[in-house]
Amino acid sequence: MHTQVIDTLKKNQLSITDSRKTILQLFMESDGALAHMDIENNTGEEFDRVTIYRTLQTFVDKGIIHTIPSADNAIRYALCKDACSEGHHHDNHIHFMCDHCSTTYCLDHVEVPALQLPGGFMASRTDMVVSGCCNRCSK
Amino acid sequence: MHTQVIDTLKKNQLSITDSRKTILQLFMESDGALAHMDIENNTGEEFDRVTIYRTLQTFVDKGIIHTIPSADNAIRYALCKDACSEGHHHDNHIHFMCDHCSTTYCLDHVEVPALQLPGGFMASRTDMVVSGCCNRCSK
DNA sequence: TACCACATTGCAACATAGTTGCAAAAAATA
DNA sequence: TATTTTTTGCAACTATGTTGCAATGTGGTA
Ligand SMILES: [Zn+2]
Ligand SMILES: [Zn+2]
Ligand SMILES: [Zn+2]
Ligand SMILES: [Zn+2]
Repeated sequence: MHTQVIDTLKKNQLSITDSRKTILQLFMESDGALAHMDIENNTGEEFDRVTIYRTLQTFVDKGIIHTIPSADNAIRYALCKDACSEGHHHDNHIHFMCDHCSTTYCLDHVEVPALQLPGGFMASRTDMVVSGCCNRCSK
Repeated sequence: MHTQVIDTLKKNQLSITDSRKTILQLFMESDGALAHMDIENNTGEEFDRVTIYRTLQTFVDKGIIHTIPSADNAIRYALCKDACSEGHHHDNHIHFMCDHCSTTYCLDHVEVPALQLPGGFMASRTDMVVSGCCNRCSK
């Protein structure tokens, strides 16, 4: 259980620290995306806010987690399941945010459709976020 | 020039105030989307921060402007060109944020593609935000 | 035009989200 | 274990957004 966490950290040439182990473990145990506040709530007083921000940024930089934009002013993060690496994310799936339970899902099997942009516009990244009612809340 | 601003406010049963006139005029003169800070910079000391927030919220509620989510923690707003009304937005176009000049465009002619969601997921809104290099910066 | 009812604004205070510099502590390395 | 390097915690700061309330402005009526 811990081995996968440590393997991932080592593979990305990150030193093994308590905060990185704990936060990465949290992501691996969670099925939805996590906001900074979710992590702060789940780890209690264990780590400083700043440490959590820096750990998340490190993970994003290394291609371990990716960000999910939102209109509610709280960036969410989720594990990269695709072959992301330092500086190169390839998370080409859509995200779903539930209006009721606020859970944010990576819909790994729903790809972001290709677009034909007007002349002169060059895409480097495409975010597609769907909101509505999730499969647990619609039951 | 002013008439269109006042017409829009009247059509939406909003009282005509300085802040509403000035801010709506700003949107009509601007080709890109505006963040709260852009408006504050453009109006100087004329209005309180809170008034700007409340004016933007009112315009969103009335279907005059729509929001554009982002990962940089600053919601942007743009005029609704489609037939939006109170409580019912139909802004079905994609948005483009330039990594260089930070301009955010409504690409009105590029529709958000329809999606097949997994069972149980029901969409109420879809946001598609593309980032990269815009037509002015790529020249 | 003057009055009144109601809506809007400004202010103060608060809440949440995120950043920076630096010294102390912990990991990696030798 | 000793040394080097990285990471952490703290304090202070910036940006973003909200709420309650008294003062002001707007729209309608006489
Ligand atoms: Zn749900
Ligand atoms: Zn994802
Ligand atoms: Zn738009
Ligand atoms: Zn540009």
